[in-house]
Amino acid sequence: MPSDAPAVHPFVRLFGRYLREQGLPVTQQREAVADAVFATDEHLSVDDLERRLRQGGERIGKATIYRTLDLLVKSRLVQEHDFGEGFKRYEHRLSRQPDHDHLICLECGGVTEVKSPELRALQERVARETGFHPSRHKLEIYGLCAPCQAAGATLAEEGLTCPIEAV
Amino acid sequence: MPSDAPAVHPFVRLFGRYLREQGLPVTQQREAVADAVFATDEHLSVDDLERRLRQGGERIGKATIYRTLDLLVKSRLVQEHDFGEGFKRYEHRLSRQPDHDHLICLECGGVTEVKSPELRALQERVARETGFHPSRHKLEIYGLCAPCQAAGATLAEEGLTCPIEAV
DNA sequence: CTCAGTGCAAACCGTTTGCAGAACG
DNA sequence: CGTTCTGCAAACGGTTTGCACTGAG
Repeated sequence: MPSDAPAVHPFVRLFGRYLREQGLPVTQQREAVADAVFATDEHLSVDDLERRLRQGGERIGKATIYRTLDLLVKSRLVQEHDFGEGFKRYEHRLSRQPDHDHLICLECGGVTEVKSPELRALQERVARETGFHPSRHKLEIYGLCAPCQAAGATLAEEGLTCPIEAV
Repeated sequence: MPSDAPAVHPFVRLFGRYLREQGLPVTQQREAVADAVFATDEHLSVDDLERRLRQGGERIGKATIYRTLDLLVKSRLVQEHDFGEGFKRYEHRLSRQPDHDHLICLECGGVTEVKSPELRALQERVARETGFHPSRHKLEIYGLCAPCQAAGATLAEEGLTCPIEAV
């Protein structure tokens, strides 16, 4: 209810520090957006964020949300995702396992996070074999989550009747 | 030079078979688009395709290219990619290692293909641990390719000066 | 001949940008 | 107070869609 309640999530202060380091103003809107992102562990779209901010009594334009997310991503406090839905999602990188990967259910769209320690060795092998210097990776496994399988969901098959490999 | 030269790439016939199976007409345009996709092992954008078709004397609208690519993807002869460039790329799945992954250079944008057999065990482990039923995956490793490293390229760092992990 | 496909141009939609007015420092 | 930000709305760019016309079967 307080209209000028300060951003409450402690991690918002980190963002404020980043902004000050960059000589950028720490505005009420930027703190509000950061607070909304840090308030959940979900993967939020810009529309999700706008809705939550509005519910919290904040009236912040989409442009400002986009501009603030850019800053959050640059600060490395937030990570951008594209799960092929036609828009981006954002998740903060604090208080959880860093550098996790994603299981994405093709039925319900739900996202589960997993650790994939095997990828370190894989990246080292690839670097050794190809000379490529890896910086970051993106692993997404698409399929059916356990609840959707239990509910009887299956994946449609529409390809050529003759397996391609037989060509 | 022949204006109605038949689509030449043998794999185009496979696409024709798919279309017939689905009761869809095999049109000159569909064959031309398929031929352009099968003619290279590169990862082509729709603009790339339109350009190549035009160079080959074909005058095919973008809408038809998009609609034909949908069919090619449905037939499983072609795979769609999104490397975060703001548009999609397409690559055929014939005559090359199936189910490969991608190394993407952040400097020159070049894409290299690699096999990652480790991922099979990883997916099985994840399935066992979470009950998730994997269908397909997408692994992209971003970094610097060997030539760009040799040319002295480095990756810009802009995040918080204090490592996040220290929080 | 009939029905689906094609081409054009307009619509779409997530995202970006320009600009007048409001805040930060 | 000067500089940067904000909000609005218009612009953008890849993709999709509506519709009259063409072409495959």
